[in-house]
Amino acid sequence: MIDIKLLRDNPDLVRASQRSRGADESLVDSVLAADEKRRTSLQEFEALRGQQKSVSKNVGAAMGALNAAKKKGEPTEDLERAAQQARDDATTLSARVKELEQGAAEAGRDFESRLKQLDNVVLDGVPPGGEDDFVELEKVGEPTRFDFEPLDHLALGERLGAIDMERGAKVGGARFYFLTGVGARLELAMLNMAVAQAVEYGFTPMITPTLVRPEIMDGTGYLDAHEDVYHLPADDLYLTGTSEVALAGYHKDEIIDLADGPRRYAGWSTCYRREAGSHGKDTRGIIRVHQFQKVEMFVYCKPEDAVAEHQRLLAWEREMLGKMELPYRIIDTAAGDLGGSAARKFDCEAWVPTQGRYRELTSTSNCTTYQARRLNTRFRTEEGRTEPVATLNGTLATTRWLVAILENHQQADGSVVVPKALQPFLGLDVLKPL
RNA sequence: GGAGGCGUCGCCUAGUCAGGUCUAUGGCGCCCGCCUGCUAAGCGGGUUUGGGGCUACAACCCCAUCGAGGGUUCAAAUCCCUCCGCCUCCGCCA
Repeated sequence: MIDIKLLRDNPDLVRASQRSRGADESLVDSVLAADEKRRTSLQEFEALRGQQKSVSKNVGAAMGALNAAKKKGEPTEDLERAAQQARDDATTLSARVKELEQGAAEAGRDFESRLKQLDNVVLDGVPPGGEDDFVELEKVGEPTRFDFEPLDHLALGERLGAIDMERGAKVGGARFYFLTGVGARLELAMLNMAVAQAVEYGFTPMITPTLVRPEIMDGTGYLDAHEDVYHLPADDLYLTGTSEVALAGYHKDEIIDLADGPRRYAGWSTCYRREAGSHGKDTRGIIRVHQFQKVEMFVYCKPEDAVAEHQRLLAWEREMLGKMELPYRIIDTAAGDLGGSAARKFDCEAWVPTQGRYRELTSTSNCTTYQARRLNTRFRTEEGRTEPVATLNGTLATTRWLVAILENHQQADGSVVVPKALQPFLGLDVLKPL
C-alpha cells in the first residue's frame, strides 16, 4: 500500500510510476475520488455521533436523577417525563447515526480496496517497460568455456547420483525431484554456507513457517498473483513461495525498535510454487520446480536507509556468487517486471553453459514502506512519531544454484570440482560419477 | 477430536456477575520539571494506537480503539453470536 498523503500531494509521480510499469493510470484518480468520498462521509458520521453521545449522556443523567428520587420517595412524574423525552431524542438520532456509520464504513472499505490495487511507486532510475527492458549493470567473470562438450546439470546430476527426476515425478508429479547422495549433501552444504555468511554479517538465522494465514500472504502482496500460490482450502492456509512471506509477517502489527540499526533476518525454508503460468518452460531438470530450498535475507530498516541497504544486500549476494566461483551478470529489472510490492529490483543471473545464457540465481527487492503499510509494521522516529518501516529482501542461495555449480565446474570425465569456499561445508573437493 | 479457563492503552492490574460521570483504576517502567555536594529518595506533571478537522506535519478539537468482527440497546470493557490466540485436562498421533 502506498502513502495516501503522497498520492494527494503528488499524484503525477504516482501516475508516472504506473505508466512506467504499464499499469492502469486511471486508478490514481479513482483512489483520489474514493478518498474524498471517504473523508466527507466520515465527517458527517462523526459530527452526528458526537451529538448522539451527548444526548445519550442526558439519558444516563435523567435516569440517575429518577432513580435517586424513587429511592428517597420523592415525586417522580416530572423526572420520568424528562427521562422519556431524552430517550426519544436519542432514539431518533440513533437510527440516522447507524446509517451514516455504515456509509462511512463502506466508503472506507471502497477507498482501501482501491488504494491496495496501486503498485509501489518505482524509484528514480528504474528502467521503464517490461521483462525484456532490463538494464545490464555489470558482468562478473567470463562465460565458462570447455574444450569438450559440456553436459547439462541433469545429465551430470544423474551420473553423479545427485538428482533423480523420474522418481520425483512418480512421487510428486511433474516438476518434483529427489536430491540424492552427494546432491542432497551439496544442497545442505550450500545452504549452510549461506547461513554462515549471513550470521557473519549479523543476521539472525530463522527457520520459518511455510504455511501462513491469508492476511500474511495478502500483506506481502503475493495474493495478487494468487494463481501461483498453493492454497489449502480445508484450513484456509497458503504455502509460501519464499520465507520472505513469514519474515515480513513476523513483525506484523508491531512497533519495532530501529534505534540500533536495521533488523536483519536470514530465513531458511522450503518454498512452494505452482508455476501455473510457465507450462512448457524449463521442463528439464531442477531449474523450475514446485518445491525447493532457499536462504533468504530479509531486512527491516528506516525508509531513508533503504537504498543503501539494498546495495548491501546486493553486495552480500555477490559475495556468495563469488565464493561459488560462478560467472554472472547483474541486471536492474524494468518497472513492469517488478512485483507490485517492489520499488526496485536487482537480479544476479549466472551463466548456464548448456543454455548459452544467464539465468536468475538471486533477486533483491527494495519494497520501501509498501509491505510495511499493509502489515502495519512501524518504528518510532526520534521525534517520537510512528512511521512505517522499509522492508527489503534478497536471495543468498537456492536449489537452482546447483544447476550453475554443476555445469560451470564440470570436467571432461563428468566429475565436478567443488568451489573452494564450499569444500569445508561439504567435506569433498570433487564429485565423481558413480 | 472432547471439556474447561482466559485475552483491558509497554509490563502487571481494577472494572465484567447486577450496561449509564469508565472521559478505563492503581502499580512498575519510561519522559519532562522541581528539590538536592553526587547518587538514591522525595514532590509535581506526562505517557495506547489509528483516523478526521484546523494547521506550522505544532497546539487544540472531534471520532474510533478494552484480542478481531458482527448483534441487542437511547447507551456495551460489561449482555448475545462467530472467529482468532494463549493456558489446563482428556483422547489420538510422528
